[in-house]
Formats: sequence, C-alpha cells, structure tokens
Amino acid sequence: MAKSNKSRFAIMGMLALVPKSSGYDIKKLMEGSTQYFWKESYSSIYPVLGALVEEGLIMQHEDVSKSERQRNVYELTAEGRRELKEWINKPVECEQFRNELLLKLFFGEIVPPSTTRQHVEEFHRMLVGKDKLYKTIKDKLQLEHKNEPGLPYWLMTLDFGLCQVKAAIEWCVNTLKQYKKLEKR
Amino acid sequence: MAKSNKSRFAIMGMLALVPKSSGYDIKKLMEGSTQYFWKESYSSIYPVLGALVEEGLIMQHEDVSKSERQRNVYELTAEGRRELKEWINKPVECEQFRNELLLKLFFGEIVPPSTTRQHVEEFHRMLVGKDKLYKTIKDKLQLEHKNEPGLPYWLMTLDFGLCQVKAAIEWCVNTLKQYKKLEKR
DNA sequence: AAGATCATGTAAATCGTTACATGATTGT
DNA sequence: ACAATCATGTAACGATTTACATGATCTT
Repeated sequence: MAKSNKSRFAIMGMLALVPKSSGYDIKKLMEGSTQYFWKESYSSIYPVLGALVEEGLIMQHEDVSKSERQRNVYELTAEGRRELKEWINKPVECEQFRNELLLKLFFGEIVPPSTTRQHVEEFHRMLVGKDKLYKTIKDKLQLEHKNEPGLPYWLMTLDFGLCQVKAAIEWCVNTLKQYKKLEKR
Repeated sequence: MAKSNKSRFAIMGMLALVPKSSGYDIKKLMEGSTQYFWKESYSSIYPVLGALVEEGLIMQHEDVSKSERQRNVYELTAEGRRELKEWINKPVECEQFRNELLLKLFFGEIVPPSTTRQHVEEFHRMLVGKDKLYKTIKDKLQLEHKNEPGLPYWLMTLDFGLCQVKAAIEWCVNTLKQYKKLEKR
C-alpha cells in the first residue's frame, strides 16, 4: 500500500483555513504555523496543486486583486472539502520516526562518555531555545487570534510541543547527572 | 548534499555491540532494542551489508558453527570501527519529523470537535500501552544486563521514551478537558 | 505433515529533498 | 542600482517501503 500522499491533505487543510492562497502563500503559512510538525517544500507543493486541480479537489483562479504580478491562487471545491474532512475523520497513522541522538547514545559504550555527553548538552541547549520560542509564539497567538475558531486547536498543537520539550529538558538534566557518575569511574 | 546514509551506521553499531551477526540477526537485534527510535528493513540491510564489505568496513564470514544452514555473518574491520566512532563524534543532525495527529488537530475547526477528540482518546490509549511496555522492558533490561557496559546507555534511551510518553499522556488529559469545554458550546 | 521461523536477496514504486532555472516586483 | 522577496516550476538524486521471490530447517 502506498504512503498515501499526506502532503495533499496538509495543502488542502491550509486552503480550508485560508482560501485563495497561492503555492507560495501555502509555504509561508506552514512556516508560520505547522512547521514544527509538518512542512512541505515548493517542489512538493506545486506538483500537488496541479494534481489537485486535475482531480477537481481545488480550483485555480488568477489573482489580479493585489497587483499585476502573476499569482495563481487556489480554493477548495465542495468535493475537496469533503475529501479533506474524510481524511481528518480517518484514524491517525503514526509514522515511525528516527532519532539519531538516541541511536548514538545507544552505541555510547564504544566511545568515551564525554563524546555522547556533549551531544546531550547540545540537545539541551537546543531545547531551551525551543521552549523559549514556543512560549513567545503562544503569547503572540493568544493576543493576535482571540476569538478565532481555530485558536483552541492551534494552542493544542503548541502545547503538545511545549510539553514534549519540557519533558526532554528534564530528561537532559537527569541524563547529565548520570554522565557525572559514568565519568567518575 | 545527500542525506548521508545513516542506515549504515545503525548496522555498523549493531555489529560493534554484537559481532558476527547476520543480516537477519541485525534486524532481530533492532527489533529487540532500538525499534522505537530506529529500525531497518531487510531490503536496506542486505544491500548496505554488501556495500560495507566492498568498502572494507566490515568483513564477511561464513558461519558454520551453529548448523549447516547458510548464514553470512559480519564483523567490523578496524577501519569500520574507526568510521563508526567518527560518526558518533559528529554533531547530531536532527531530522524533522511529521506528526499526522497534530496536523489533523490543527485543522480541527473544520470538523465537529468530537472527531478530533476521538483521535486524542485513541492516542491516549496507545500511550498508556507504550508506557506499560517501556516499564516492562526497563525492568527486564536491568535484570538481564546487570554490569554490562552498555546498560547505562540503553537505559538513557529508554528513559527518554518514558519521559516523552509520560508528558504526552498528561497533554492528552489536559487536552481532553479542553474538549469538554469546546463541546459544551 | 504442516506451520513457523530462519535466511537472503531483487525489483518496482513512492516519496521527498536539493539543486537548478527563471524572472518580476518592491523597498531602500 | 541593488538586495530582498515574491513567484513558479522542473530535473536529478537519494532514501525507503512494499511486493516479489525462494528455499531450508526446526518445532509440534
């Protein structure tokens, strides 16, 4: 069975939230919202938009409102909206992820402890930055999108990120304590 | 730049921990250890083993010890071990992950709240199962691999999984409370 | 005798990223 | 004038998964 092209649903979802977006807009929208758990590159967005038009799931308009610049904007058709909802309804297929940090730690015994400890320290720094960033985004979101129907859902995804980051930070602290013991020997 | 073939290091790492493993063994080893953050399929293992032999990073022996069954077993060469260590030393490149649950939640406003709430409930059930499983594995690991040099490292990776699962469970509980408010309206 | 598991591999399809390629418009 | 950014796309490459293909051996 195929991996069933989830890019299309990410793109259609964005068109549901912000109709009349261009391929370029969709990319920017993702960069400002879902980028931490989902993004697409131009080289997937444009071909997928073409395919969706072919299949009658979205419609293309030429946008002339803003300026004379060439802009192809898209909108969901009724059938497109139906298919999007159908996908949201279907059970989530969790794709297995790969974690290179854990893989290196797993093989930790074959190098000096300080080597992999440094990776944990670097991971810790990265997480602290992410925590700060997510908190900033959260504040902004709550200010700028008050009373919008999407807000509770956007906050859920953000809170997921925050809780995972927080737990990972605690793990780093505990793990670094373990390293102190390991390096004493 | 290429995605630089990390499968090879996963395979070489396994050969460092358990020398004289076959392709089949490597798969089974991963299934019993790293599977939650790293696995490989036969169709990547066998070609990679071939390539590593070509490059002189591993050596092939025919194993006759166990039975007459044909078994190609492999071992790291000195150069292979060097390259493996080199990879462990290099900074971790975190690959971006995709999370379909979060993507569906992000688009939550376009379907009834109960739809996405059910996904969170299902996620919660899955996590509770994983938590139990990880705890069982942890107990077993501590009993069966006492005093082995790898143990502290294996526990670190397990504890990472445990902390992430625990945090995710808490997020589910909070999120389901949010849904109660959303569904009252 | 049958079914599970050991054991190795190839081929095809799919998916996604990076690099390539181009050019208009806007702001400084 | 120049840089940044808007805007759209294709080509090549690389990685991964699924399906295909085969057959031995062990356990019950």
